[in-house]
Amino acid sequence: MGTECPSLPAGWRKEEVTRKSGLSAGKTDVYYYSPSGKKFRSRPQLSRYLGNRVDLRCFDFRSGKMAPAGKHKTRQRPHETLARGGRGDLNTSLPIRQTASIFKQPVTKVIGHPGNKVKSDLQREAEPPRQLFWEKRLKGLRSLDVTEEVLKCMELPKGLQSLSPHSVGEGDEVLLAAIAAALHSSSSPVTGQAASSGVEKNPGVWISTSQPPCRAFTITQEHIREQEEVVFRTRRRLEEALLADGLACRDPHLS
DNA sequence: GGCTTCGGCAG
DNA sequence: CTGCCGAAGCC
Repeated sequence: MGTECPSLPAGWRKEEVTRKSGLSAGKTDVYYYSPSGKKFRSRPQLSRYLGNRVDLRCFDFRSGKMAPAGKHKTRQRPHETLARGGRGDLNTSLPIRQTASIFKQPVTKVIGHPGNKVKSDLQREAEPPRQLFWEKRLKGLRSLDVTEEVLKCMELPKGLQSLSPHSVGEGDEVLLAAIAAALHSSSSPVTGQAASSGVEKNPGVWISTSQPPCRAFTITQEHIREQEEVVFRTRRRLEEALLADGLACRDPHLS
């Protein structure tokens, strides 16, 4: 059934079926199958399922290929689609705008209001503006292993207090993702929201979008020691796994 | 019930 | 015309 589709993640297959009878005889229908076998028969359906994980903006459903980089408008930058700070071999880019994809949503552009100050030269701003609590969009993202099993989530140190409007528990999940995103996408220190900013009283008004939505925190020697321990244990587990597969020699970092 | 296949509508 | 999706028809 179907052939491997190179424009999609490994394991995705594409199938073309030609109609044999009826008024529409001769028409071909295109289907895709996920690695786990789920069938997809339209681009919106595929897009809903892949969500932010794959950028389908240039994907042509019928041919199964990424559309040739358009002449003028729909060009994507040749490089630096990844967020800053990411390593080249890891996809650490943040989720794409939902509205930029096939989701048609109107946008109102306000040119100017009398009395408002206009930010100078938006083109040269280091970072584009961010939506308040944009990190909520990271909710529910999970890492999967090759069998699509959900991997155990990391845990945040105790004492980090989320300031985003969430039920307890859910806020921690978003905060972890927000901090991970901040570490990957920004080269400036991650400090949380400044204590004096007023964010405690009214996060919706005072929160800074350039810092994850949590109270300011201090990192103690004990935190550092605990984290070193986590890294050490993880390295050891990786080493054991690689040795079991005969893929590595002993790591000199591990005594 | 699930899956395949075609009709038909909206853009 | 094409993409999408409801639903008839088949197993």
